[in-house]
Amino acid sequence: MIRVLLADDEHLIRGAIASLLSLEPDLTVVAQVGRGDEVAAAVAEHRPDVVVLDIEMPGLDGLSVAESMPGQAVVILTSFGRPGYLRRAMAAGVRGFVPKDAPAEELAAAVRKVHAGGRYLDPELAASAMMAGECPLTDRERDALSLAARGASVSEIAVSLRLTEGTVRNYLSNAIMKLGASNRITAIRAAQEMGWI
Amino acid sequence: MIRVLLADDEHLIRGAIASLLSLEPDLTVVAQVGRGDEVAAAVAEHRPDVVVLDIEMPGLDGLSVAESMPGQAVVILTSFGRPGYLRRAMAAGVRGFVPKDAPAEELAAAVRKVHAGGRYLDPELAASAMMAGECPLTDRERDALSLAARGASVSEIAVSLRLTEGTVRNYLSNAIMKLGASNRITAIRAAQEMGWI
DNA sequence: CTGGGCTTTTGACAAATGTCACCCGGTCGG
DNA sequence: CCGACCGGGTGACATTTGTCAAAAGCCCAG
Repeated sequence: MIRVLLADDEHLIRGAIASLLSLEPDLTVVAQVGRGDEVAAAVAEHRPDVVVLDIEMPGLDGLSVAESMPGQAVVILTSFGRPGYLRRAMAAGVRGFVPKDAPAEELAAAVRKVHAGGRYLDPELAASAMMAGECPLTDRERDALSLAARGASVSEIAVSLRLTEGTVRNYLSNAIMKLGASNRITAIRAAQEMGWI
Repeated sequence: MIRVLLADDEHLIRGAIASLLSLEPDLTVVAQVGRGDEVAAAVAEHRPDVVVLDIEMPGLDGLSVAESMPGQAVVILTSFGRPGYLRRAMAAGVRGFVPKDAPAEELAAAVRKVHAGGRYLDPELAASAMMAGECPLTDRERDALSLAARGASVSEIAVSLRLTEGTVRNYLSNAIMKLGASNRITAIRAAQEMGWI
């Protein structure tokens, strides 16, 4: 019997996925949590074989949680298959990655594969991640753009990053150019689409 | 036995919710679809007692689907409880509205209530919708802002709406002011948060 | 019909954003 | 060592965006 811990912020979805996994005779859901920052304690208490993590969660996002527990068998389950997410998950040693629009059997299959020490990647997603490639932005450009995405103005970004306004404008301009965007808003959308910020 | 039709674009979630509803002895899921524009045909074919609709779907969004079938018992199920969504759903004659982060039993309860001719509103959400009130933007302001949200520049918006650039700037400025934002980006975020664009 | 209150429209002006050419300091190959 | 290259940082300048005061049209109550 494979013992599973389930973390997802949407209560109803969490219950629904638990019900789905419970249909499998060899899987049992031993605990459920709704916040990223509660996962560590729950893992310590219940010692699950596999942890299924949503990425979008309050407290701490699923990728950060995965990074904080190397060695733990983890399957990432996420709404949208952003190529950058997959890349980050791989870097954190995650061996299973399933988008929420995958067929229902894929999740159970992924849990079994990961429990057995193997890898499971959604084929669709793996392909698009290959296409997408690396994030073309430098660290500072990404810093500036992600603050802009939260609605900050140039002067606020400058204060946050301890830079002059001119520098910030320059980073944003570079980001806009590299992303093939025409202004800040389209640049933000493009970067979010790819999971880069 | 209450016959339910389920529409949600995320395959895995759809299966999970179906599994959850099937646990209830008096409910049965007679069909599932993954696109808004396939709902009408499926309803005609299967004649379900209640239709459970996600809002975010390709093809046609859940609210538009609900508007197109007055009289049909509908429960709206959505990821995020935007007050504007609830308002639009009520206007379309929807009698059940459940956010995805509600407790798992709420969905089955909502389906039963709606099937019996009653209403079911998530209490949390009803409260925040009361707080939020009507969208303060005029039609043209909303037009301009939603184009801006898709990344259009002032001049592009002006062409789309057949206006001069000055007028468009004025609309965006009014929207920014009414929403208590400090620039276009925060205004877009605020309006999306409330489900107004 | 008359006037008040609303949206829509406008252009002039001020402020923020985007672009450019450039400097500085590592570091990598020859 | 030297130069090419890359990322970080900067200010001056052009363009876009945001604000303001005002005018025209529309609808409704009086």
